[in-house]
Amino acid sequence: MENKYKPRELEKKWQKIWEDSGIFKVTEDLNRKKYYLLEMFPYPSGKIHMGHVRNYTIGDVVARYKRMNGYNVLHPMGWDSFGMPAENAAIDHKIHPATWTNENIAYMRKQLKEMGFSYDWDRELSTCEPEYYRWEQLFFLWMYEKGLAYKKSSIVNWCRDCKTVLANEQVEAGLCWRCSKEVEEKYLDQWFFRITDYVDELLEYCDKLPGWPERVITMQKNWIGKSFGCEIHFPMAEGNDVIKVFTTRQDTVYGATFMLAAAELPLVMEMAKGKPVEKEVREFVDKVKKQDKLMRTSEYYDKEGIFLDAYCLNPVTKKRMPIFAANFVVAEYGTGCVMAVPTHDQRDFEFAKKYNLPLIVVIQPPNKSLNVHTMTEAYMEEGMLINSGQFNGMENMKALDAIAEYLESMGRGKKTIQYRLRDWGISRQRYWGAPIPIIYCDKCGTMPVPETDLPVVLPRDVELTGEGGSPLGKYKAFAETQCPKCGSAAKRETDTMDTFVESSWYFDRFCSPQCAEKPGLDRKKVGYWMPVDQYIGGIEHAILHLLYSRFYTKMLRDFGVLDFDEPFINLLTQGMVCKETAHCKEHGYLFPEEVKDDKCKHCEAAVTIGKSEKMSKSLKNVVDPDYLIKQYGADTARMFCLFAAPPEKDLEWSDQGVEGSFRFLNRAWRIVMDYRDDVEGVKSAGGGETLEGELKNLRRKTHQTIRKVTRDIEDRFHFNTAISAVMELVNALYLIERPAQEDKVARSVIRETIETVIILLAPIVPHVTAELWKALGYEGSLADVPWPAYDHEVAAEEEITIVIQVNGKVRSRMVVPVDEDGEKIKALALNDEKIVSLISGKKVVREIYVPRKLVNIVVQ
RNA sequence: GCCUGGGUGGCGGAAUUGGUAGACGCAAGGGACUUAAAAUCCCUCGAUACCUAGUAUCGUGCCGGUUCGACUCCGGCCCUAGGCACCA
Repeated sequence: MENKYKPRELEKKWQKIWEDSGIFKVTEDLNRKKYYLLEMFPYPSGKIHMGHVRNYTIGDVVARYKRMNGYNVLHPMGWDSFGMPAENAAIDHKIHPATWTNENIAYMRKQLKEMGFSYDWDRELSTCEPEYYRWEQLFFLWMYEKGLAYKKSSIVNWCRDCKTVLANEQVEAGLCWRCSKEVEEKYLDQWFFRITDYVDELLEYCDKLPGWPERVITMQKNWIGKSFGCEIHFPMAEGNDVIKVFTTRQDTVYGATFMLAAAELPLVMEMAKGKPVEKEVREFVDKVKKQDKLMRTSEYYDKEGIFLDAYCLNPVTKKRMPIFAANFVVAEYGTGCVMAVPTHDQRDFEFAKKYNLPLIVVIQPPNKSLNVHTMTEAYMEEGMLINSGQFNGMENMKALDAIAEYLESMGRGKKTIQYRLRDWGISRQRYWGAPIPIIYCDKCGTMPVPETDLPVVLPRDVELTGEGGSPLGKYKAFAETQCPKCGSAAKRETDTMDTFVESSWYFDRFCSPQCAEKPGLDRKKVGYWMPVDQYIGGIEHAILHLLYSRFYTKMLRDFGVLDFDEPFINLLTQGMVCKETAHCKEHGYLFPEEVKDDKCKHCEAAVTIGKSEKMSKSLKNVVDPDYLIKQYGADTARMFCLFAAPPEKDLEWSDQGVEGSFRFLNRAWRIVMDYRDDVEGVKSAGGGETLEGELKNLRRKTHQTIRKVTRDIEDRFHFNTAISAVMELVNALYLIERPAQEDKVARSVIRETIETVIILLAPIVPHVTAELWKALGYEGSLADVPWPAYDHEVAAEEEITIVIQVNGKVRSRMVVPVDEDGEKIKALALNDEKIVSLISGKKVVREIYVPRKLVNIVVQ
């Protein structure tokens, strides 16, 4: 073996050894504790990026660490391979989505292998294969049967550029999450999953996920948006119709002086019909619908409304309330109608002032009196009810129940609960997705495809033009079929499923990836591995993917396929990988290689270095993993990703930092190779030796390092501090005087330290450590060497530094034996040379001794 | 506006339960080795002051509080990132 660290060569060598020996393949073993470690699988977009490298490195360290701790570790990888980019590539480059996808998969698989991740590649799955999505289609049929999948016409978010329907979650501030085009509205027949059937359980279990980050739980709770309130019925002034509203503020019902309806509601035009205002109302409604398109992007626009020339009655005051259509009322929330209480709701207040509507104060603040003529804003705080009939004098918060019950007793309302969460629209007018197994027959209606006819295979030779409409719809061989019941000509559903459906159960499939028996999940195997012990992925999936996966888990449980409630016990959301940007006035954002000496390579203009932002192709602040691997090797890339920041925080990329990591690996390599001959044939120190001086210190440091690294990984995944600790140990090793050849004891201590360094780094940098392990003469696989235990006694300090404070300020230090008596330490502190001069002439009021830490002398 | 995080040297970050602020790394400076350079190894490295060795004062976004003692706990404010947002 040559004495130089050559990462490329040795990494290839070890990757081949791991692949050939198949050491990362796992099977169920009831005698061992299982550990399922999962990283969010990637969309095969072309190449892996640094975000993947970071995510998968974190996961790999934990997987390898758990393995060394004796766990039977499941660590799979696969591909979320349906989705729009493949279809866009097909249109742009005339390449079939399947070809494009599979080429990407092949390249990215190669890249992941080059990173040395310990995946069981036998379990690899790709969601665009019929072997995968056929089970998804089966689940769909079951859902259809149970009413959990249903079809309804609805306004959907439509992106003109992507020509597709977007889920609410895919709309970000009114823009398409992918292409940032403004989202429009469109009516379409859509398939929905009734996630709202599980809304209470999804919310309730948020508090039963202690292993999830608090902020993810908060985001999920907000997304579900449960609010307790009251439905109130307002009879029309004429006729027998009733307007129902939802409110959380039924305590203010006596102050409701007018009614607001969302302009889009059909109700609005019905009320205005045949009246002189009809034309005006129609114009207003049309205007609001147009406004709506721009709505979420612009600043809040003015609160506007139009009187519908209709009245309803306040059920408690019996007063006539004019009804308005308004632009700021949300049609999809509650009933789309709102009782307006201008005195206690700011929006209603502004509206009332604009249209000169009556105000009645019903909540009296504790320290002032409200006057409807002088109020400048709504009073939204708590107070005492007034002008509220029998409820006068009650605290408004306490009246909520009483008023709800009163309304109920009148038959004018009832307590209800509202959610923000809506059902999950899964229809996509796209080609590259899992077909929905439904057939439409003129005679028999909507017919599920019989289970025996599954899978409904996505046909290959479909023409993709990029023109609107569904590509499958135009492909007759697919779209035209026979009714499974009556045999007459029928049409297939040509929409495909949202790709979030595939990612909602892939973690189950990894447990039995080849299972060809219905339902595609081997109960025994899934029962052994699931739930996932540790899930790792980006925060951007905090709502969508995680909520859908939780829903799917509960639903499959109720189908009898699974027997657990939640899929992911522990969740780690890693931060983004960021880097500063470089910008040239002339040429826009620049790649790092386009900048030389702070100048643009194209035009010599000075380059503006922008703040650090998430690496992205558009900002050109990316680092190519291929380049890193080629230049430094996978171990350096892994090491830097872990060392630069704790996993949950954003990682600030630094080329010099990468150099530093590379230097450390070289440094570790050199010291091991340097001592290689010295420690050959020597046994690692194992206690029993009598040591003193620097050898004793080294051995103590070694065991302290084991303790620190174990705790940092075990308790909190803080690999950065774990690496720091190993660096310190290596530094200590460098400072040791080289022992004489005949000093066997010294050599055994050094061997122990060297072995410790290698083992502790093994999960982090598996290639270089495997090579060094072999250099020490070991033949077995380092990945299966047991994680070391530290010796309490060896790790214990003999002497400790006690800080001496006067009035809380550090004034001196002293070194005492670790078990020194507290009284004696106090006495020593008072006699300390510096302390004596500081406290002379002053009165010692108090002495505080914190064992093993400090003495604080309080003087006056 | 509301809800979460976060704010510590020139930089990334340590400080695990209220007890030595700045571990480790990067950058910078110095030294050793070398014909020389690179690489490597060793040392210094928060600010200010001083007759610069040592010692003092200040210092964890800002203001106040609790405490013998606060990066850590409490109250108020500022900045910043993310999420939600006319949800009645």
